[in-house]
Amino acid sequence: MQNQLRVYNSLTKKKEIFEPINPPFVGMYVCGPTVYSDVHLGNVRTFLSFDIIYRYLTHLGYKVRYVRNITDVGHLESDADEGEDKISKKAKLENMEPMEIVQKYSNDFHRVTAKFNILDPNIEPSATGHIQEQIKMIEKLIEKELAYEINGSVYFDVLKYNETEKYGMLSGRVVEELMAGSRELDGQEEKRNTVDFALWKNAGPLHIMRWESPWGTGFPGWHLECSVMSSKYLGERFDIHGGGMDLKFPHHECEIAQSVGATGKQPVKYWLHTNMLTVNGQKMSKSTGNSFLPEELFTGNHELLNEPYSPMTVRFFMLQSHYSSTLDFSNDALKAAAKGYKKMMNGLVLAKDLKYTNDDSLEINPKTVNQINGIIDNCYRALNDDFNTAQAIAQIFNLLKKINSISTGNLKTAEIGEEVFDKLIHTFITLIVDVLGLKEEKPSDVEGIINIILDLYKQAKQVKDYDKVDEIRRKLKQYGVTLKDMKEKVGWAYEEQ
RNA sequence: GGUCUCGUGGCCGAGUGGCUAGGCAGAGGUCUGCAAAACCUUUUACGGCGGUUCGAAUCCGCCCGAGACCUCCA
Repeated sequence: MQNQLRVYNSLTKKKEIFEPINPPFVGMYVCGPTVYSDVHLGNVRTFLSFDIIYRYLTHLGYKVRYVRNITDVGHLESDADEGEDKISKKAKLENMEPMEIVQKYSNDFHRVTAKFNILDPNIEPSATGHIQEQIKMIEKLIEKELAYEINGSVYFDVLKYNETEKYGMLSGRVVEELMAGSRELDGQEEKRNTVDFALWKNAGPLHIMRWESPWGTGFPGWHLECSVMSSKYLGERFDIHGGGMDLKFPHHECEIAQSVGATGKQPVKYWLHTNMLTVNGQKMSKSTGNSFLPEELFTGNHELLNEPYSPMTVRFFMLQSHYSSTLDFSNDALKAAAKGYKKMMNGLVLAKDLKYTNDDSLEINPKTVNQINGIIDNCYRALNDDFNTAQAIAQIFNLLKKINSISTGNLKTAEIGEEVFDKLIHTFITLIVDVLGLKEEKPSDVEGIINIILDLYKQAKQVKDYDKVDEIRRKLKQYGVTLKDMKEKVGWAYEEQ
C-alpha cells in the first residue's frame, strides 16, 4: 500500500502518521459504559467507531490488544462531595444489590453490541475488580505530593500538578480560567481548589458500595480506574486511547494528570475522540431525554420513528458519516440508509457466487482494469485517512457497480482478467464483512418460507408429479426438515436423526 | 461569559485551492410475460459580505445561523 494510515490526534490537534510504539503490537484503550442504565444509540455510535478502528488495524496486520472497561463504581452524579454514585443510586431505586445492577446492564450492553456486530474487546476490566491497584496508585500520588487526604477522601491537587506539568492540554483548558469560571457547588469545601478532583471518596454510613483503604472505608473516583487499568494491561505508555468527545473534559484530562503524575510519562500517543449523535441538531443524551434505545429502533416503537430499522441498517447509516462529525438521526436518513444497505448486501450475495470465466475471444480492457484498481486504491486511501468509512463506502458502491455489471453480463470477467477479478471480489467482500462489519440480515420467518414450499409440494402431489414431490422432500431434508403427509394436511418437523 | 466545532444540492452525508464523492429521492433510457433488480445518462451545491490568488465551496477576516464542552453523559 503506497500510503500510510493517518489518524487525527486530539492531543496535537493534527492528523499524524500512525506509528505504533512497539509494532506490530497496538495497545488501544476505550472508555466503556457506566452500567447503571440501558445503553442508547449515542453510546453505540462510539463503540461502533472504535469497532471499525479495531477491525481496520487488525486488517492491516497489527496485533491489537483492545481494552474496553466497564465502569461499575465511582461514577458520581455530580462533583459535589455528597454526589451520589450512579450505580449505588440506581441500586437503591430498583431495590437491588449494586452488583445486580452492574450485571443487568452489562448483560444488556453485551447483547446490544452483539446485535450491531460490534466485536468484543480482548480485555474488559471492571473498576471494582481493580480496587487494590487504584489504592496503590493513590498512594503513589500522595507520596509525590500530588494528592492530599482529607476526612477519609483523597483529592488530586491540580494546582500542584500544574506547577510542573500542563493541566488542560487535551481539552485546551487553562487552570486559571477554570478556577475563575467555576461555579461554587455545594459541599466542595473539602477540596483545596475547585479544579481538584476525587481519587477516593469517603463512604458515609449509608453508602452501600464500600471498600477498605488506608484512608478508611470508601470507594474510588471515576477517573482513576481508566489510568489504572490502561497501564496495567497496556503499559505506562500505549498507542491509542479513545472515547466520546464529551469525555475529553474532565475525564480524559484527569486521566492524563493522574498518569503523568504517577509515572512521569504521557500515557497515550494518540487520543481519538468520536463525535456525538444528534436528534434534530441536539446532542442525544439521557439527561435531555431525546435518546433512543436500540430496542425502540428495532421495533419502531418510538414517537419519532415511523418504522422499525434493523441493526445493520443503523450500522450502515452510522458508517456513512465520519466518526469525528456529528451525525443527525432522522427517519428520512435511516430510510435511505436501509435501501443503501440492502443494495450493498445484494451485491455481497452476488459477489460470493461470481466465478471467473475464460473467454479467448475477448481482450483485456485496460481502461476497466485501471478503473477497478483505482477504486480499490481509493478504498484504502479513504480508510487510511483517519478511518474515513463514509468515503470508503462511496468507493465500495463503485466496486458494486462493477460486480453488478459482471452479474448481469454487461461486463465479462475475461475483460478484466482473472487476477483483477479475484482482487475485485476479494476486496469487496473483505471490506464489507471484515472491516465494516456489515452482514446479511436473512429473513427471520423461516417458517413462512417453509410453508410456501409446502404449498408447492401439495400442488405437485395433486397433479401426481411424484418426481417433483420426491425432489422437494429430498432437498428439504438436506436442511433438516422432514415433510409429513397427514390425513388432513401436510406438516413438517425437524428431522430427528 | 470562556473554549471550540459546524453551516454542502429535495434529504442524509464525504471532500477539497483547479480533476465524478456516494446513498436516498427525481427525470430519461436499456433490459423485461408481470414486477423487481441491475446497467447507462441526467437535473438541483457549497450560509452572507469582503479579501488573498491566474483560479476558492476549499485559505484569511467580518457578519449571520446552529451546536458542543465548561455540571452527569459515548
